[in-house]
Amino acid sequence: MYSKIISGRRLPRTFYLRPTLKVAKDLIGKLLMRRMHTQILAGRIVEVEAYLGEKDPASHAFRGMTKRNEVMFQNGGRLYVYFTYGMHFCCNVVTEEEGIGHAVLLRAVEPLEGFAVMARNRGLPFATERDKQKLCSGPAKLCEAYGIARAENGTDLCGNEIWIAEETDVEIKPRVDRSTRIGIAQGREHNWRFFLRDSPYMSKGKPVSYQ
DNA sequence: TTGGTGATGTTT
DNA sequence: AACATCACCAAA
Repeated sequence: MYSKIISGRRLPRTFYLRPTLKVAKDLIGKLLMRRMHTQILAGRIVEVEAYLGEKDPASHAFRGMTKRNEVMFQNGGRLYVYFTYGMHFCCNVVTEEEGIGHAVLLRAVEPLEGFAVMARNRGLPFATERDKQKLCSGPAKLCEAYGIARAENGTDLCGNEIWIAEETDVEIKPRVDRSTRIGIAQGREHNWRFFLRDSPYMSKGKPVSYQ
């Protein structure tokens, strides 16, 4: 069981202004936080994927800046939200300096606080302990649970609405594994997916291989 | 448990 | 035409 009280320190801007693959790996185990009215939503990030802009044919920024992906080119520490498959939103953490179109897709979160609100956002009238594993186990599912949509595109993660924190009272370093990315047709040779080893809160997509 | 498919709008 | 997805159903 977890503590109901989440104590964490908000990550500073400098966390995001580093090489994207390092940021991606270091995001595993961090806390995705959102304030909704008086409620706090919190979840542990257990699965991410790095997208490396012009070096990466799978990245939205591969062909340069457009209206849709302009947030990816801002300086690190913002949220890039996009709409896909006609019905889903996915969110990314923008990394590196202004002008570099890199980002890290948040793929799965382990709910820690605000479980009832997340369940309601997912369209469940109520949710059991069992449902918890599937509540945020996918990029579109976690956006729905956190209420992240078009309006949240560009949100500064150094602000008070949505942010990422580091747990202060945990000393165990998360065991991070990596694999190829899920749901892409190009760039499949790179092991740019990072995840918390043995977490039951991950997405169900299948990677091509493990490293 | 696995695999196939439809839903649905935006981008190329 | 493809898409950084998901829920549902059928088959085994």
